[in-house]
Amino acid sequence: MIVRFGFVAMSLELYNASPSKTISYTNYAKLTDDRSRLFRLKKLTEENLNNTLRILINAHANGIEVYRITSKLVPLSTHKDVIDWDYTGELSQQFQKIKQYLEETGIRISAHPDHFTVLTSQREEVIEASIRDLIYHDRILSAMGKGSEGKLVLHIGGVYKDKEKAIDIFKSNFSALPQNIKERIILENDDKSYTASETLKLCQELHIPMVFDVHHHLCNPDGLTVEELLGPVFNTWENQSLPPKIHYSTPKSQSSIRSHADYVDSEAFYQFLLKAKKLDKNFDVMLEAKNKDVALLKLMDDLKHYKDIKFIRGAVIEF
DNA sequence: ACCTGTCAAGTCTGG
DNA sequence: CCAGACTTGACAGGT
Repeated sequence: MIVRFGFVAMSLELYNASPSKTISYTNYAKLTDDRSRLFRLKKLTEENLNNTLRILINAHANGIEVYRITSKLVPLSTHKDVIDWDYTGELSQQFQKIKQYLEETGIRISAHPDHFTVLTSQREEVIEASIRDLIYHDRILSAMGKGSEGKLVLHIGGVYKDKEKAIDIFKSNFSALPQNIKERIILENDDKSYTASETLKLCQELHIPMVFDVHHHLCNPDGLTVEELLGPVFNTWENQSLPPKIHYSTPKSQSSIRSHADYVDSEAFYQFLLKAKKLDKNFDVMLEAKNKDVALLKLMDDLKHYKDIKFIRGAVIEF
């Protein structure tokens, strides 16, 4: 099986390469006129896109083929009281460059709207804001040349003391989404509320792929083993053009088990690989270590001690 | 140049 | 019913 590795949002190898430069709403509102506001938003977005390309180029140089773009590419993009500007049109050159580079290198990208996007909420304004956020992410992925293979990872959301009801609300909100957005959404088990088997059940019902987060499963177990879950999780990807995706990280410590450690424990990861090997299916691993690409490269280095792992490229292995 | 409190957004818990 | 935690990189204001 082939396993590819990726990292999230920013590179710690590169100097001054944040793709998430921003401005606070307070300071945005302090600017004197719309022209300077727009100028500022455009400037920041342009820098973020340039840095995204730098990160992609560096990832490619390291043999990394999987990457999660930041949700903060366009500052204040879905804020209600901020100018609605055509960022994909005005910065089409920058988007075009990224699109071309992704085509050239075959790097897989995805996005993970943060926890303010909640499809279980009963509050109308929360759903509206969530939809705005999904549309924003869809616009970005489309401008980067991605069709339905450019995925948006979501958690199921809140529980509000009644999981069944919350899941029903999720279903009805999900079914009302535009088709192109539905096709992008994939669901991930979280570390507190919705376990892997609960998430899997919903994914099976809605025919959407599931991302299995190994760390979250450790924090929020459901009695099922990784081996038991992995087969059915991978099956949710059956009709997809890209292989299943796994999230992996190591707990920071015994006492703060839910936080991400700086690096990934390679022995624990190897044990996970052994379990996945039984299915013998290709998949991608998104590492969520604090040290980002540096942690990814360190893991690759550590894995070289295991003689049964064959390295194809920097962060692509055969096992 | 460096340090620290604050930030658009939601939910949950505890007081 | 409200404040604070959660979590996290980056801004912004102060030193």
